[in-house]
Amino acid sequence: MKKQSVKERIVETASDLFYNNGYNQTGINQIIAEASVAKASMYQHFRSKEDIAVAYLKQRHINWMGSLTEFVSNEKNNNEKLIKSFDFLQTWLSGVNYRGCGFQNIICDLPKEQQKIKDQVVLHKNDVKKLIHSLLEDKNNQEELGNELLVLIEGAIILSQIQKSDWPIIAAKNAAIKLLS
Amino acid sequence: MKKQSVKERIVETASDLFYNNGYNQTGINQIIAEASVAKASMYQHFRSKEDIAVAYLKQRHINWMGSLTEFVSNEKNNNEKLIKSFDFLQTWLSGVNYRGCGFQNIICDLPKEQQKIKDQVVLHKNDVKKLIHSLLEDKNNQEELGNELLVLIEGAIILSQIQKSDWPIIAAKNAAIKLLS
Amino acid sequence: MKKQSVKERIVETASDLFYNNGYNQTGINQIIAEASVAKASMYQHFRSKEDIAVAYLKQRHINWMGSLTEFVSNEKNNNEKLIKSFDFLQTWLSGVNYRGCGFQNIICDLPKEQQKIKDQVVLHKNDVKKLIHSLLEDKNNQEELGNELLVLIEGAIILSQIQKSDWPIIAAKNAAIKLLS
Amino acid sequence: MKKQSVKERIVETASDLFYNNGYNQTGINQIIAEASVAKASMYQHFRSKEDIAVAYLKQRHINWMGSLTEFVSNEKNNNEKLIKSFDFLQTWLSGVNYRGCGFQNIICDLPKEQQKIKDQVVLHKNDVKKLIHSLLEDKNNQEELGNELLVLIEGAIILSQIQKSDWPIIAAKNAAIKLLS
DNA sequence: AATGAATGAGCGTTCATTCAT
DNA sequence: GATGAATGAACGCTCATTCAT
Repeated sequence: MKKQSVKERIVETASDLFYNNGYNQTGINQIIAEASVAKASMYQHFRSKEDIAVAYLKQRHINWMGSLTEFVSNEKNNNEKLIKSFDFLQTWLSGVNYRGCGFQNIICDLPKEQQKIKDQVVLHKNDVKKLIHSLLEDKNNQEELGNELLVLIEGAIILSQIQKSDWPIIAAKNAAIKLLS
Repeated sequence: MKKQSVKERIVETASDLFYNNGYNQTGINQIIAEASVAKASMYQHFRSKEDIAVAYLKQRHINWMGSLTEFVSNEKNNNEKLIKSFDFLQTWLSGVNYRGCGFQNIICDLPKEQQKIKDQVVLHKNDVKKLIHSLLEDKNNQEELGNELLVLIEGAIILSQIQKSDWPIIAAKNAAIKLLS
Repeated sequence: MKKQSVKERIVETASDLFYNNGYNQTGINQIIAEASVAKASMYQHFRSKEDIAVAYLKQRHINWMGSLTEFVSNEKNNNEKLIKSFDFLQTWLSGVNYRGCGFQNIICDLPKEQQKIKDQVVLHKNDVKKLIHSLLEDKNNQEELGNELLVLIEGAIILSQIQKSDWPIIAAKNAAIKLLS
Repeated sequence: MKKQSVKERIVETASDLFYNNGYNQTGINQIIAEASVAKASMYQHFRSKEDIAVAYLKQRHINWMGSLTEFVSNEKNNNEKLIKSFDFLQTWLSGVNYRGCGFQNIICDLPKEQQKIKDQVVLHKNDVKKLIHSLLEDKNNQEELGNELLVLIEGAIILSQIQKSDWPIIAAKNAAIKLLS
């Protein structure tokens, strides 16, 4: 049980709240209370709430990419890794009560100025794009097919969030299988 | 140019703000200022901000379904109507600077209580589902195929919003064509 | 079942709310809603909320004096009527969960201007004073003794309200018996 | 003249307003304006208006009990202390234009929820009860007599408030003398 | 490095009353 | 005689941020 730094405690607490309750629904006071950190201490580590969100998204990006990569790592070839990716979505999202994607969720209702957050979201989605495309490197319609799979992934996430069900993820997987064959 | 009622002015103003700036970013004060309505007058017509959002979503549902239906009405058969639907997305979303779906956006960061809003979102998406499925009535894999198209639609909307580009819509259309053939 | 006039409905509804929930806790909107009366109709019958309170207090005065008089009417002599008055307090207050005196309650937290309400309260208490004093007409220390009984009555009411118990009423009765003998 | 803390300024200002103008008549805005404190500063020290009232009542309890105790401290025996207590009421209440008891006044018209305030009122009255009963410790009818005196005290306070006169206090004193002899 | 106190601006909501028909 | 619509003012409270120590 390693002792966490103040900064780590803030990011961890904020991450939990931002993801599960929403960025706008989470106040600075709630974060510092749950993290047991003084307000001014928090502002010593982060210039603004937006900066905490950036740290949250950066960490989330690393974790999420790692989880996905690990989840599909046992598959023999790229095709199966791609299909297994939809199983990852199902396992992940059903485990968080279909709370959806932290990156999608945060840009849907954001103060006009906070560009740094938007940048993190695009960075994340671009890395997902790179990953999917890399798994299609031997196809001749790599670009087109990759984009289609990306749309399926994002659609599965948001629609399962709305419907609180995994049928959109199953549908996405089915479509992916057809498109990949 | 017919004179609008106060209620209409409120809904119209709020709709514009909720959609373009976000539900949490839009305050009651801004709505009444832009609609030129006294605060208490507003609360004569709506019991809460949430209720305004419900009115906004109900109107948006009608408008959106109508626009889509009209957009594809000239197509000869259902298959072409379905494919044309993705052109609708492209026309619509490029015209609003890829602001995405008002229904998706509002549930991503919502106060925990406001269930009435969530209900409207689900109602909307269920009607979209019915519409898409009805255009597949003669297929033997209607259910499965319909769900796949719905995922593509939602994915195209949210990903074009993140990327501020229409490539996800084009990809979704391509995928739809393949799945429908 | 006689049909009530609008005015009667308003006073009856307001009386219930003013007494049980408090004057400040009762809004105009609640009154008209529960009385099923339009707001402007209400203001046709009463110029202000204060005027409704005045009507409430006038009616309450009549009812309360009547109830007390009737309650003690079977007693043979004035002394016993006076002592029976404390039984009246006990029956009345235990039946309203020790909500206290509507006249006491309304002056404790009143907007500075509303003098008409204060006047009604004083009128009521003066009539109670007259009644008690009249029951002591044959005593030579009528004035002094009457005032003492009045203090006991008011104290029994307010203290039973605070303590939510009838021990103050019993104590007042005991004291009254001693003073009267 | 020691410089007061913000918290002290708030309680002092609120106490003055709550007592003299009434709890419902006193708004948060008035308190912070007269105390020259920012609204958010106030909410740093108190979670709600109710909590300010609790602080007000706690302080008032201490002050009032102290004043009474001191006022009667020169009397030789308990009997005289008890009788002198009614002189205290007269001195006190005539000095505040018969504004009555802050504890009585605040429960007469209180929002349904605010139980913490009611608790303070009962605490206060229970301590008064203990004090009066303690001054009767050598009587064999201590309990009964004490309760009677308490009713006289409360009645004197509320009736002098309604009548804006000290005759109820004098009457209460007379009755007390009789009962004690 | 760490902190509790303080802040201006804004939140969503309700008040008693008046107006136009 | 009756009404729904409209209103300015105030309500209690929370926001993200900064200051003084």
